[in-house]
Amino acid sequence: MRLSRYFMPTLREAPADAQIVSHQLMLRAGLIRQEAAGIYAWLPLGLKVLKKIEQIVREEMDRAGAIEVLLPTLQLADLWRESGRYDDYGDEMLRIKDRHDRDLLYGPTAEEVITEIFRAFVKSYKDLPKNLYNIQWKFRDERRPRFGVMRGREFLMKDAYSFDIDEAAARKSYNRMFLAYLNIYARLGLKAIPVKADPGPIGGDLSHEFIILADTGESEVFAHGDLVEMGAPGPDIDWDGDLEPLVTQRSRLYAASDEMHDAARFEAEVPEAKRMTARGIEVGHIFYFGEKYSKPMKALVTGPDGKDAPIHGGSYGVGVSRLVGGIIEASHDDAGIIWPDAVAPFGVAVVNLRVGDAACDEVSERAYKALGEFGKEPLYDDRDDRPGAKFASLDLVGIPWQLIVGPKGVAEGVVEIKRRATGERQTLPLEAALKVIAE
RNA sequence: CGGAGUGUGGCUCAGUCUGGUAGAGCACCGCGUUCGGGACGCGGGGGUCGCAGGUUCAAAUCCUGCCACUCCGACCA
Repeated sequence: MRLSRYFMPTLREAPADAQIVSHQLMLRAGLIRQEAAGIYAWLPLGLKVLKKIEQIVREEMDRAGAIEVLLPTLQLADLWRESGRYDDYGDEMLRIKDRHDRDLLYGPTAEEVITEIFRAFVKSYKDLPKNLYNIQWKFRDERRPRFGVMRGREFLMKDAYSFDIDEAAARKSYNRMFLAYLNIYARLGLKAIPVKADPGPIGGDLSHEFIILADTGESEVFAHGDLVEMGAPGPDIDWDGDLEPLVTQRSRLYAASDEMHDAARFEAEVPEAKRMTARGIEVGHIFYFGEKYSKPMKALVTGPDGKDAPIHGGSYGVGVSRLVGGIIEASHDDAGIIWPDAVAPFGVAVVNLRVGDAACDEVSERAYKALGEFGKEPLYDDRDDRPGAKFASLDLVGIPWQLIVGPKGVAEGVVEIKRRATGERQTLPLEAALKVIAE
């Protein structure tokens, strides 16, 4: 992409409305534009990042055996009356009437819809287990939206729903999601901690929140240090095998967010040297809810004994749009965003310091073309602007590499490459520089 | 929803107390000089001062109502 033809409206100063660093940087780097409280337009750069995160989430869901569907944003109120949640949900649910005066709502989540679909088609235990997921915009009319996309009213969420014959089978589905989530965050370049969450009225221990570490995060986490070092299990585990050891290896270690924290237990269970206190952001939540929806909505399957029974369900959410802010909170410096390679909107910026100079233009064009062929998604800064302005805006938007073409270097047959994350620079002949960036 | 605050060119803000010709910096347009970390000079364009009433000879400024947005609290991917 040629920057002169692109749409990347950066701001030198942060709008006064933005309080936290990710929100400020998202506005300054031209990722989003606020249209109303908690409602944002996604501009080209922001959309690219959002799509990349979405794709990583999708790939890891697929790998773990989940199947993608696309559910509507608008849902029928009658479905929610069946589950009993229509009246419970309160003012957070955006209620709408259509021209026939029918009650609709903009979905804040999709347990009812997915249960309705499931019960329409699945009748036998032989068709279980199933896990269906959906990456779709949700709306929750928060009393107080804030922090940019971290707590918007409209947000993109991946929500998966598992269906199993009994609790033991549901636990296996839960384990798959537990591990898939760790893989997602690892691929996004994040350190994530699964913490036990309030299981709610269902009880049991099958509810975890996933918190990514960021110094500016809003919640405090207390955890066993090994939990972070252990990291994600990786993609090559046997997804159909027994995942329980991998899960318990992690879930038995102490981890709690501030509201669930028990200082006495923390000190008793975790040796002093391993006690970790950090700040973080909740970016995922998984839980098992048994027959909560299948019973009232009559999502029944016939078991091996010939009797019908409600399926055991679980649901698994990832805040996709929130992750954009979360990644920035975890990865930025004074100059701007530092995108992990996996989600960067462009892989490399070709910085032509002297647009109009025949030699600089020629080398820049060559680099741009080659990097495109390597699949590095180059952004060619061909703006007729001063070097300082180019560096500042490219640092701000966080492109992982800069390949800098200046008149002095070109005269000597070299270019410079700079790594955004470390500031590390190398001066090399073009071919060698391309090789480094192409890895 | 309770409490606090803010609305003035695209952005950051001054001007409001004490009513009297709407301002600055950045951004934008033109010309020129510049050109390795957000340049400089000269010239220029752009604002129903959130909206609606009211007071007044005169309202960004005072009064009333409304709206929007932000922050603090209780809830949440």
